[in-house]
Amino acid sequence: MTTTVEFINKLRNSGLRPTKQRIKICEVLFNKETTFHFTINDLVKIIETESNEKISLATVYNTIHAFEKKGYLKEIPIDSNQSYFDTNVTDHHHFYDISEKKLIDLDQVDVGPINIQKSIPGKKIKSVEVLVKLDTDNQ
Amino acid sequence: MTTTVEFINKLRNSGLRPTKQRIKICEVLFNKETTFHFTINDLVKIIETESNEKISLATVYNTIHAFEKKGYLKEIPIDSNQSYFDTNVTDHHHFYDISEKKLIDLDQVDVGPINIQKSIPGKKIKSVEVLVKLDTDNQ
DNA sequence: AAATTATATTAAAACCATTCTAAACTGTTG
DNA sequence: CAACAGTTTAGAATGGTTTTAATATAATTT
Repeated sequence: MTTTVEFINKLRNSGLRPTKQRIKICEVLFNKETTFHFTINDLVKIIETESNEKISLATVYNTIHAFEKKGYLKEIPIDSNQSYFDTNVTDHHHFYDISEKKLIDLDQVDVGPINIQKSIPGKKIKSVEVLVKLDTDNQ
Repeated sequence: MTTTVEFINKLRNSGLRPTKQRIKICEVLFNKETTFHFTINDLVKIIETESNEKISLATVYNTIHAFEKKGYLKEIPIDSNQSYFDTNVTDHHHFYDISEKKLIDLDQVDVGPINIQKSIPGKKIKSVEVLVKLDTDNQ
């Protein structure tokens, strides 16, 4: 359980003004028992369900991008028409269930260490992400 | 160098009628020295440059999806607003240069074996893809 | 605590990759 | 070559995301 004051400090400490909308989004995203994956559409629905106030789409996008830039969220690379985000910002990987369009966390332990044996001059590695696509097992 | 006849056979063998448009796209995609990565937009430009004929966007999309389904192309999972495809359909991975929005192949050898130690009931692994994001190295 | 300034929110429009539509066309089969 | 099924096409529609520019709110200064 995180208090509103803590969210306000979190926002202020990262140079984001603690507005009503941002605090609400913090509560929806970071005041849960477990981390989770979501699309913007999912998030808007959760906000609508959990509160009476409406937050405009533009604000939701702005806030999510600000949070991502600050490292409070991670965008997950998927060849999908919409963006998926993760409130789990620790190093880990993902299963992607193709038929259900759902993500499942994959701990680093379940993948093992990955050591990239190639480098590109002038570039440094920012992240290493494994996506394991899952199909229904009909056999 | 692959001949038109070979493309016609390839198409016919996979149940796709060898139309003028599909053969043209085959030539653009599969008649190169090396494999490469592209977006639909890239592909349309290549077609325009390499030939006089125009292929409608809908046909390009249809054909690319048909080729992907047949395993002649792979879509690369990226958190981007557009789809990236690869004419290299062997098992391999990718660097993604964030600033240049370009993909670079990463051989399996450069990544090492990945053994997923977790399974989801009723689901089977369809693919394991590693995306290594690259940043400019300013230090 | 009012005035000022900087930043954030909003609804609506714009954007742009992708998909759909339905009419015209082409490859295939008998 | 006739008939059918599959394909192409331009243009419209869709849907996620971004932009716009007016309004509102938070922070800072007086």
